Amino acid sequence: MENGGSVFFDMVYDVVRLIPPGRVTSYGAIARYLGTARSARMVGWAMNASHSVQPPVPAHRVVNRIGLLSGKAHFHPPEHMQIMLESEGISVRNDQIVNFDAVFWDPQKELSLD
DNA sequence: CGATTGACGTACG
DNA sequence: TCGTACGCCAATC
Repeated sequence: MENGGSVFFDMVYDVVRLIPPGRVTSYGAIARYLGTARSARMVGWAMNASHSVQPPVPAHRVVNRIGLLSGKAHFHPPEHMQIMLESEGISVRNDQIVNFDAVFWDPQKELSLD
């Protein structure tokens, strides 16, 4: 099985792997960075297939625009996502990232500016 | 082959 | 400020 089934998926995985520990980003931010701002759903779909991709993708660092762990239900077990985030120093409360604005990592900003 | 769903986001009222 | 509608594109029913 080729992991490069689609170039778009591969680009998403590449950006997600660039997310530093203790930081998170949103599906829309990645989609916009790739030039497909209106295809945020495809980013989420790519994450759904990321479990079979190598090297592994830190999908737990990707949340929706409000910092909610919308994809936690897709992990095994679901609470694993929150555990990983807390392990990196990110506080999570009620499935929502605390101080999300401070830990948010925007690829368009971080990778474009020095 | 047509309709529905989905780890989202923006627009509109 | 909050709730609803729509667009995106691929996979599934």
